[in-house]
Amino acid sequence: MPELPEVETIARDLNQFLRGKVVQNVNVLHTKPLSNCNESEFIQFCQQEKFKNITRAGKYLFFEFESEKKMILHLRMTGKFQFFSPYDPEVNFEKHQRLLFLLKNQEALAFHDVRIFGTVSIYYPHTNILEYKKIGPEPFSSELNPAILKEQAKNRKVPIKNLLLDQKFIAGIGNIYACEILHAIGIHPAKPSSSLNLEEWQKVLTKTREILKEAIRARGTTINDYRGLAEKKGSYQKHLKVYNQENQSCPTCKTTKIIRIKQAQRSTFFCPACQPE
DNA sequence: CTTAACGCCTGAAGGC
DNA sequence: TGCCTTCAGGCGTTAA
Repeated sequence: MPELPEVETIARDLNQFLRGKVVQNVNVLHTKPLSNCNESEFIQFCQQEKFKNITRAGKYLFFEFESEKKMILHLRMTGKFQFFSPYDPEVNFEKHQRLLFLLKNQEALAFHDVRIFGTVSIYYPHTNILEYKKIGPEPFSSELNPAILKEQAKNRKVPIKNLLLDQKFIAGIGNIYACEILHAIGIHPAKPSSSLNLEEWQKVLTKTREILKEAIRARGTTINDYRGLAEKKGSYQKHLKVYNQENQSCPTCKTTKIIRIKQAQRSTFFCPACQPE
Protein backbone atom coordinates (compact mmCIF):
# COMPACT_ATOMS: atom_id res chain seq x y z
CA MET A 1 0.00 0.00 0.00
CA PRO A 2 1.97 2.94 -1.26
CA GLU A 3 1.99 5.96 1.05
CA LEU A 4 4.08 9.12 0.76
CA PRO A 5 7.55 7.48 1.05
CA GLU A 6 6.69 4.77 -1.46
CA VAL A 7 5.15 7.20 -3.96
CA GLU A 8 8.12 9.55 -3.56
CA THR A 9 10.51 6.68 -4.29
CA ILE A 10 8.56 5.72 -7.40
CA ALA A 11 8.44 9.33 -8.64
CA ARG A 12 12.22 9.68 -8.32
CA ASP A 13 12.88 6.41 -10.12
CA LEU A 14 10.35 7.11 -12.87
CA ASN A 15 12.03 10.43 -13.50
CA GLN A 16 15.34 8.74 -14.08
CA PHE A 17 13.92 6.25 -16.52
CA LEU A 18 11.39 8.40 -18.35
CA ARG A 19 12.69 11.95 -18.62
CA GLY A 20 13.00 12.89 -22.27
CA LYS A 21 11.36 9.72 -23.56
CA VAL A 22 8.45 9.82 -25.99
CA VAL A 23 5.23 7.83 -25.82
CA GLN A 24 4.72 6.26 -29.23
CA ASN A 25 1.56 4.37 -28.41
CA VAL A 26 -0.55 3.18 -25.51
CA ASN A 27 -2.32 -0.12 -24.98
CA VAL A 28 -5.31 0.25 -22.71
CA LEU A 29 -5.59 -3.25 -21.31
CA HIS A 30 -8.32 -2.29 -18.84
CA THR A 31 -10.48 0.84 -18.96
CA LYS A 32 -11.42 1.01 -15.30
CA PRO A 33 -8.38 3.08 -14.27
CA LEU A 34 -9.35 5.85 -16.72
CA SER A 35 -11.21 8.27 -14.52
CA ASN A 36 -11.97 11.29 -16.70
CA CYS A 37 -11.72 10.08 -20.30
CA ASN A 38 -12.39 7.08 -22.49
CA GLU A 39 -9.90 4.77 -24.12
CA SER A 40 -9.51 6.58 -27.42
CA GLU A 41 -9.16 9.97 -25.73
CA PHE A 42 -6.47 8.58 -23.48
CA ILE A 43 -4.49 7.13 -26.36
CA GLN A 44 -4.83 10.35 -28.30
CA PHE A 45 -3.74 12.35 -25.26
CA CYS A 46 -0.53 10.38 -24.72
CA GLN A 47 0.66 9.81 -28.26
CA GLN A 48 3.91 11.57 -29.16
CA GLU A 49 4.14 13.21 -25.74
CA LYS A 50 7.59 13.61 -24.23
CA PHE A 51 8.01 13.10 -20.48
CA LYS A 52 9.39 16.20 -18.81
CA ASN A 53 9.08 15.62 -15.09
CA ILE A 54 7.42 13.23 -12.65
CA THR A 55 6.58 14.51 -9.18
CA ARG A 56 4.54 13.53 -6.17
CA ALA A 57 1.78 15.37 -4.33
CA GLY A 58 0.33 13.52 -1.37
CA LYS A 59 -0.03 9.99 -2.68
CA TYR A 60 -0.56 11.14 -6.27
CA LEU A 61 1.96 10.89 -9.09
CA PHE A 62 2.06 13.85 -11.48
CA PHE A 63 3.42 13.10 -14.94
CA GLU A 64 4.24 16.33 -16.70
CA PHE A 65 4.89 16.31 -20.44
CA GLU A 66 6.91 18.85 -22.45
CA SER A 67 3.64 20.09 -23.94
CA GLU A 68 2.50 20.93 -20.37
CA LYS A 69 -0.21 18.34 -20.54
CA LYS A 70 -0.42 16.39 -17.29
CA MET A 71 -1.39 12.87 -16.33
CA ILE A 72 -2.24 12.31 -12.68
CA LEU A 73 -2.20 8.80 -11.30
CA HIS A 74 -3.05 7.23 -7.96
CA LEU A 75 -1.71 3.76 -7.13
CA ARG A 76 -4.25 3.05 -4.34
CA MET A 77 -3.59 -0.39 -2.91
CA THR A 78 -1.74 -2.53 -5.41
CA GLY A 79 -0.71 -0.24 -8.25
CA LYS A 80 2.90 -0.34 -9.42
CA PHE A 81 5.03 0.46 -12.45
CA GLN A 82 7.22 -1.82 -14.48
CA PHE A 83 9.86 -0.47 -16.84
CA PHE A 84 11.02 -2.78 -19.59
CA SER A 85 14.11 -2.20 -21.72
CA PRO A 86 13.55 -3.82 -24.07
CA TYR A 87 9.89 -4.82 -23.84
CA ASP A 88 9.07 -8.23 -25.27
CA PRO A 89 5.35 -9.06 -25.17
CA GLU A 90 6.12 -12.78 -25.16
CA VAL A 91 8.19 -12.45 -22.02
CA ASN A 92 6.97 -9.34 -20.25
CA PHE A 93 3.19 -9.56 -20.54
CA GLU A 94 1.48 -10.07 -17.18
CA LYS A 95 -2.17 -10.64 -16.38
CA HIS A 96 -2.61 -7.57 -14.19
CA GLN A 97 -0.98 -4.99 -16.42
CA ARG A 98 -3.65 -2.34 -17.06
CA LEU A 99 -1.91 0.31 -19.17
CA LEU A 100 1.09 -0.16 -21.40
CA PHE A 101 3.04 2.87 -22.63
CA LEU A 102 5.19 1.96 -25.61
CA LEU A 103 8.32 4.06 -26.03
CA LYS A 104 11.11 4.25 -28.59
CA ASN A 105 13.77 1.54 -28.90
CA GLN A 106 11.37 -1.23 -27.80
CA GLU A 107 11.15 0.22 -24.31
CA ALA A 108 7.87 0.25 -22.41
CA LEU A 109 6.30 1.30 -19.14
CA ALA A 110 3.48 -0.81 -17.70
CA PHE A 111 1.01 0.23 -15.04
CA HIS A 112 0.26 -2.98 -13.13
CA ASP A 113 -2.63 -3.13 -10.66
CA VAL A 114 -4.09 -6.36 -9.29
CA ARG A 115 -7.14 -4.86 -7.61
CA ILE A 116 -7.83 -2.18 -10.25
CA PHE A 117 -8.40 0.53 -7.61
CA GLY A 118 -5.78 2.78 -9.17
CA THR A 119 -6.91 5.76 -11.25
CA VAL A 120 -5.51 8.00 -13.98
CA SER A 121 -6.82 11.36 -15.07
CA ILE A 122 -5.63 13.62 -17.87
CA TYR A 123 -5.38 17.41 -17.94
CA TYR A 124 -4.72 19.77 -20.81
CA PRO A 125 -2.60 22.89 -20.19
CA HIS A 126 -4.27 25.71 -18.25
CA THR A 127 -7.18 23.59 -17.12
CA ASN A 128 -8.28 23.36 -13.53
CA ILE A 129 -6.74 20.33 -11.86
CA LEU A 130 -9.29 18.87 -9.48
CA GLU A 131 -6.81 16.61 -7.69
CA TYR A 132 -5.00 19.58 -6.20
CA LYS A 133 -8.11 20.68 -4.37
CA LYS A 134 -8.71 17.38 -2.67
CA ILE A 135 -5.39 17.10 -0.91
CA GLY A 136 -4.16 19.01 2.10
CA PRO A 137 -0.71 20.39 2.95
CA GLU A 138 2.45 18.37 2.44
CA PRO A 139 3.98 17.18 5.72
CA PHE A 140 7.25 18.96 4.86
CA SER A 141 5.55 22.23 3.95
CA SER A 142 6.90 25.26 5.79
CA GLU A 143 3.30 26.47 6.06
CA LEU A 144 2.59 23.77 8.62
CA ASN A 145 3.13 24.39 12.30
CA PRO A 146 1.69 23.00 15.55
CA ALA A 147 -0.67 25.95 16.05
CA ILE A 148 -2.24 25.47 12.62
CA LEU A 149 -2.71 21.74 13.21
CA LYS A 150 -4.33 22.41 16.57
CA GLU A 151 -6.62 25.01 15.02
CA GLN A 152 -7.59 22.70 12.15
CA ALA A 153 -8.41 19.92 14.61
CA LYS A 154 -10.33 21.96 17.14
CA ASN A 155 -13.76 20.74 15.99
CA ARG A 156 -12.70 17.25 15.04
CA LYS A 157 -14.01 14.57 17.37
CA VAL A 158 -12.62 11.68 15.33
CA PRO A 159 -9.77 9.66 16.83
CA ILE A 160 -6.34 11.11 16.06
CA LYS A 161 -5.45 7.97 14.08
CA ASN A 162 -8.35 8.64 11.70
CA LEU A 163 -7.47 12.31 11.33
CA LEU A 164 -3.91 11.42 10.33
CA LEU A 165 -5.40 9.30 7.53
CA ASP A 166 -7.49 12.23 6.29
CA GLN A 167 -5.68 13.46 3.17
CA LYS A 168 -7.19 16.92 3.52
CA PHE A 169 -5.64 17.33 6.96
CA ILE A 170 -2.09 16.31 6.02
CA ALA A 171 -1.37 14.70 2.65
CA GLY A 172 0.44 11.42 2.24
CA ILE A 173 0.03 9.52 5.51
CA GLY A 174 -1.54 6.05 5.31
CA ASN A 175 -2.27 3.26 7.75
CA ILE A 176 1.30 2.11 8.31
CA TYR A 177 2.85 5.49 9.06
CA ALA A 178 -0.16 6.71 11.07
CA CYS A 179 0.36 3.80 13.48
CA GLU A 180 4.12 4.35 13.64
CA ILE A 181 3.84 8.10 14.23
CA LEU A 182 1.44 7.70 17.14
CA HIS A 183 3.62 5.04 18.76
CA ALA A 184 6.71 7.20 18.41
CA ILE A 185 5.04 10.06 20.31
CA GLY A 186 3.22 7.92 22.88
CA ILE A 187 -0.32 8.97 21.99
CA HIS A 188 -3.24 6.54 22.11
CA PRO A 189 -4.75 6.14 18.61
CA ALA A 190 -8.31 6.63 19.91
CA LYS A 191 -7.55 9.98 21.56
CA PRO A 192 -10.02 12.56 20.23
CA SER A 193 -8.24 14.87 17.79
CA SER A 194 -9.58 18.03 19.42
CA SER A 195 -8.03 17.08 22.77
CA LEU A 196 -4.38 17.26 21.72
CA ASN A 197 -2.51 20.22 23.19
CA LEU A 198 0.09 22.35 21.42
CA GLU A 199 2.97 20.29 22.73
CA GLU A 200 1.36 17.13 21.40
CA TRP A 201 0.80 18.69 17.96
CA GLN A 202 4.46 19.69 17.95
CA LYS A 203 5.36 16.05 18.52
CA VAL A 204 2.96 14.92 15.78
CA LEU A 205 4.56 17.26 13.26
CA THR A 206 8.16 16.55 14.22
CA LYS A 207 7.78 12.77 14.27
CA THR A 208 5.71 12.69 11.09
CA ARG A 209 8.53 14.45 9.28
CA GLU A 210 11.21 12.33 10.89
CA ILE A 211 9.53 9.01 10.15
CA LEU A 212 8.54 9.87 6.59
CA LYS A 213 12.06 11.11 5.85
CA GLU A 214 13.59 7.95 7.26
CA ALA A 215 11.13 5.82 5.27
CA ILE A 216 12.05 7.64 2.05
CA ARG A 217 15.72 6.91 2.81
CA ALA A 218 14.74 3.23 3.13
CA ARG A 219 12.81 3.42 -0.18
CA GLY A 220 9.52 2.69 1.57
CA THR A 221 7.93 -0.26 3.34
CA THR A 222 7.33 -3.60 1.62
CA ILE A 223 5.00 -5.94 3.49
CA ASN A 224 2.87 -7.66 0.88
CA ASP A 225 2.27 -5.81 -2.31
CA TYR A 226 4.42 -2.72 -2.49
CA ARG A 227 7.20 -2.78 -5.06
CA GLY A 228 9.06 0.10 -6.61
CA LEU A 229 10.27 0.18 -10.18
CA ALA A 230 12.04 -3.02 -11.29
CA GLU A 231 10.14 -4.87 -8.52
CA LYS A 232 12.48 -3.29 -5.98
CA LYS A 233 11.40 -3.70 -2.37
CA GLY A 234 11.69 -1.06 0.30
CA SER A 235 13.36 -1.80 3.63
CA TYR A 236 11.48 0.34 6.15
CA GLN A 237 9.54 -2.76 7.31
CA LYS A 238 12.69 -3.52 9.33
CA HIS A 239 12.11 -0.31 11.29
CA LEU A 240 8.42 -0.83 12.01
CA LYS A 241 7.72 -0.85 15.73
CA VAL A 242 3.98 -1.54 15.81
CA TYR A 243 2.45 -1.96 12.35
CA ASN A 244 1.90 -5.65 11.60
CA GLN A 245 3.61 -6.51 14.93
CA GLU A 246 0.57 -7.91 16.77
CA ASN A 247 1.57 -10.04 19.80
CA GLN A 248 5.22 -9.01 19.50
CA SER A 249 6.86 -7.29 22.44
CA CYS A 250 6.96 -3.53 22.05
CA PRO A 251 10.52 -2.54 21.04
CA THR A 252 10.28 0.57 23.21
CA CYS A 253 9.11 -0.75 26.59
CA LYS A 254 10.14 -4.35 25.86
CA THR A 255 7.50 -5.72 28.20
CA THR A 256 4.05 -5.13 26.75
CA LYS A 257 2.69 -6.84 23.67
CA ILE A 258 1.50 -4.87 20.68
CA ILE A 259 -2.23 -5.11 20.25
CA ARG A 260 -4.49 -4.60 17.27
CA ILE A 261 -7.86 -2.87 17.15
CA LYS A 262 -10.22 -1.73 14.41
CA GLN A 263 -10.82 1.96 13.79
CA ALA A 264 -13.08 3.01 10.93
CA GLN A 265 -12.81 -0.52 9.49
CA ARG A 266 -9.02 -0.42 9.49
CA SER A 267 -6.43 -2.14 11.62
CA THR A 268 -4.62 -0.02 14.17
CA PHE A 269 -1.57 -1.39 15.98
CA PHE A 270 -0.30 0.14 19.20
CA CYS A 271 1.37 -0.50 22.55
CA PRO A 272 -1.08 -0.06 25.45
CA ALA A 273 1.80 0.71 27.83
CA CYS A 274 3.64 3.30 25.72
CA GLN A 275 0.39 4.79 24.39
CA PRO A 276 -1.94 4.90 27.42
CA GLU A 277 -5.51 6.19 27.24
C1' DC B 1 -19.78 21.50 8.62
C1' DT B 2 -18.49 16.54 10.47
C1' DT B 3 -18.90 11.57 10.83
C1' DA B 4 -19.84 6.70 9.71
C1' DA B 5 -20.76 3.04 6.59
C1' DC B 6 -20.37 0.90 2.27
C1' DG B 7 -18.55 -0.51 -2.26
C1' DC B 8 -14.96 -1.18 -5.26
C1' DC B 9 -11.50 -5.39 -6.37
C1' DT B 10 -8.46 -9.76 -6.22
C1' DG B 11 -5.63 -13.07 -4.04
C1' DA B 12 -4.04 -15.04 0.18
C1' DA B 13 -5.09 -17.40 4.22
C1' DG B 14 -7.84 -19.92 7.47
C1' DG B 15 -11.72 -23.04 8.83
C1' DC B 16 -14.04 -27.27 8.10
C1' DT C 1 -8.49 -31.40 -2.12
C1' DG C 2 -11.98 -27.95 -2.29
C1' DC C 3 -15.36 -24.80 -1.05
C1' DC C 4 -16.59 -20.94 1.72
C1' DT C 5 -15.58 -16.84 4.47
C1' DT C 6 -12.66 -13.21 5.93
C1' DC C 7 -9.23 -9.95 5.35
C1' DA C 8 -6.07 -6.40 3.28
C1' DG C 9 -7.26 -0.84 2.74
C1' DG C 10 -7.37 4.24 0.00
C1' DC C 11 -10.83 6.91 -1.25
C1' DG C 12 -15.30 8.37 -3.47
C1' DT C 13 -20.00 8.37 -2.50
C1' DT C 14 -23.98 8.51 0.26
C1' DA C 15 -26.72 9.24 4.16
C1' DA C 16 -27.45 11.00 8.64
